[in-house]
Amino acid sequence: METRKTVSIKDVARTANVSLATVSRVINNSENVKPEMRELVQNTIRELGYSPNHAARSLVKRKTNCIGVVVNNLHDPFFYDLIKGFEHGAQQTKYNVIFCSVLGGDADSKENYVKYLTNGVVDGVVLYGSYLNDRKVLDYLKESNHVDYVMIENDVRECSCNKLLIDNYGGSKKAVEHLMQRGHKKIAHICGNPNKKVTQERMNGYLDCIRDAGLEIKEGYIQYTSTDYCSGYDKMKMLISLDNRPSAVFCSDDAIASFAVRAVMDSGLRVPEDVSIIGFDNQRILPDGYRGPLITSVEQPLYQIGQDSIHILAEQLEYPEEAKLIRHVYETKLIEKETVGYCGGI
Amino acid sequence: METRKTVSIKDVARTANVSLATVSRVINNSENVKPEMRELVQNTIRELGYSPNHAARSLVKRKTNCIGVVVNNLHDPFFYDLIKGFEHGAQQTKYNVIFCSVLGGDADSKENYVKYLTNGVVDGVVLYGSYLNDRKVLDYLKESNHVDYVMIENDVRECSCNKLLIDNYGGSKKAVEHLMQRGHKKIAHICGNPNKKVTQERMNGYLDCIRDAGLEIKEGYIQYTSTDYCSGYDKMKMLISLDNRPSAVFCSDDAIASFAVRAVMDSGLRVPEDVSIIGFDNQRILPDGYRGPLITSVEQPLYQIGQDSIHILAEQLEYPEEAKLIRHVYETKLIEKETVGYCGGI
DNA sequence: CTGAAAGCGCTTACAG
DNA sequence: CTGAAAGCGCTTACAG
Repeated sequence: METRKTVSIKDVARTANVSLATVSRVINNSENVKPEMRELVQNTIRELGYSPNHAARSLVKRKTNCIGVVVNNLHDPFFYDLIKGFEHGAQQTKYNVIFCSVLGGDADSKENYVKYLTNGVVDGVVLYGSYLNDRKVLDYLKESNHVDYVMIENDVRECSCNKLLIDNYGGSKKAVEHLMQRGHKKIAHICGNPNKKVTQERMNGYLDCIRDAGLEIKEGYIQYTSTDYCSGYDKMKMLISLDNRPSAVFCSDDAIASFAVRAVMDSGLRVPEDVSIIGFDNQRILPDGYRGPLITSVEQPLYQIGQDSIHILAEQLEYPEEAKLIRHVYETKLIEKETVGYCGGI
Repeated sequence: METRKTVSIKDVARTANVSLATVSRVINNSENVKPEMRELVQNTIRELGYSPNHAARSLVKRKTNCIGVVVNNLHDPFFYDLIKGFEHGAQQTKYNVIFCSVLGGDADSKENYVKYLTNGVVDGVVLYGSYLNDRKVLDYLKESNHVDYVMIENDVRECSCNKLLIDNYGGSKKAVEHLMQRGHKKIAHICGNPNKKVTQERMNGYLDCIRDAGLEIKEGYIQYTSTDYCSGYDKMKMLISLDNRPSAVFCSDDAIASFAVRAVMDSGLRVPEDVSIIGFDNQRILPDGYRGPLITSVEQPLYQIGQDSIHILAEQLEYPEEAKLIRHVYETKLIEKETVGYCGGI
């Protein structure tokens, strides 16, 4: 490759025969510059193809005008609405938004990205996810008071920061109540990654709802998936093979639910006639192998949350004096589709 | 919010009663530091909760150890495999990878992000996309020789940079030939966004293939979708309503194809018995409303391309002397699924 | 092995 | 309106 040589503000100043300060002023649209000066400088900037160095500028201004977003597994179609929210939020502010993705639930990698971002590359970060082993990251963030951040889905008490939360507990109650209203009494649960707080919350909603109704959770009615969504398939097969087969299954998320539906269909049973299934997320994008009915689900306003998170950060960065920590719990909404039917059985 | 105060290398040096240079040396794992010094410094770093400022460091080292990825509409499920490739590629190098998303085909926004990235925030950038109006961005990139980059899907001749290309022309020939092998003679085409090079290439493959076979492209057989995938639905309806209805349709991508299949089914016709449909991308994630058969498609190795792009950049940044510009055209592969049948008609 | 000093590319009081 | 100078937080020859 050719030799690297960047043109700096010095080159512009020398060529235009003005001081560094003057060049800086025209770059920053400062008022106090004589028109002819301004034009002269602008011309040489153009000639030389100069662009200001972002790192240098943010070093002295202590401001990067950027916001960083850190998530696990950016490729996951789950993020469709959330990313859209971030994108539109970004478009509506002057902040550049950059995304970092951490594979799996790798806490070290997450910490690495957060440290990187928070030390001179962004002014604020939004952190999505509720992996329980992200604790180290949060401890770090707690200490570093020079950066604003908002946490989505994570409600660590000791952390005083902006929190956007989702009423997973209530949402999962809505799901189970919906099943009960349709006459279901034998309701099982396939839950997600046990290392996430959401999983616990949704589980708790299920448990409490069942107990409050005086129903029984039969042997084998609670199935844990491993980290892979696909294992929802096997877990559903387990449930089907039970002597006391459930008439309805609440799945911790729609990815799991979609595999559960497949398992039912592959077993020669029908959804919802033989088994009702309800999910969580109202994820409207699924693997193309899915041929089942549309999944009844609990929706969380991810687009809104993504957009809000950027707006909140932008606002607080702009007006730090007026900034108040925000803690908001978003409500969920049951979306009836095609996978829940009335219980014909006992 | 509290007052912001970052702890800098100076604070560490003062507290530990050593020079800046020494602190710098232990941060950078330089060998020439006495063990007791090193420990002393490491302790005070821990006590003070110090992390080096990335902007300052990269300013002096002229190296950021980061790679930036710029795409349009990161939320699009199309990117599933590509993002996975980027993520795994990143994991395999020491480079941090950050993603920037440009909404729609907004060239200004893309230029903004590219300028931002290339001026002190990353060492290299990978640019995905073939929007024709990205020209300005490419012109800019051409001038700035202080950054390595790889372009995916864009083959601007004047641009001497790494190029990872896909044989869209050949792939689309494969698609149309497959249809002809199944006896189809009345083959229509629904093409994508006309502002992308891929659209042109796939169109050309279609045209040449049809002509080489001595077939005729009937009135109305070529339909342009607007920027929205959904318009594939309406365009397919158009094709169905034609007096001389085509027996097969080649769609520029699977997103369009999925809407085309829906249109056929909603018209009371069957896929592939009445109309065969073939797509491009082998996108395995679709909107949940899709109930049709699995879409026969032309696959491009997006995961591989994503991973390769990061590797190539990392390699060139590491060993600039040995760096040679890479230009690679990836082959496509026909994936037979369920939407192409034998032509029963004339 | 350690430190003083120069410098990376900018911005911003301060003086004129 | 313009410029000289200090400084943002680091690293790295250079001297010792």
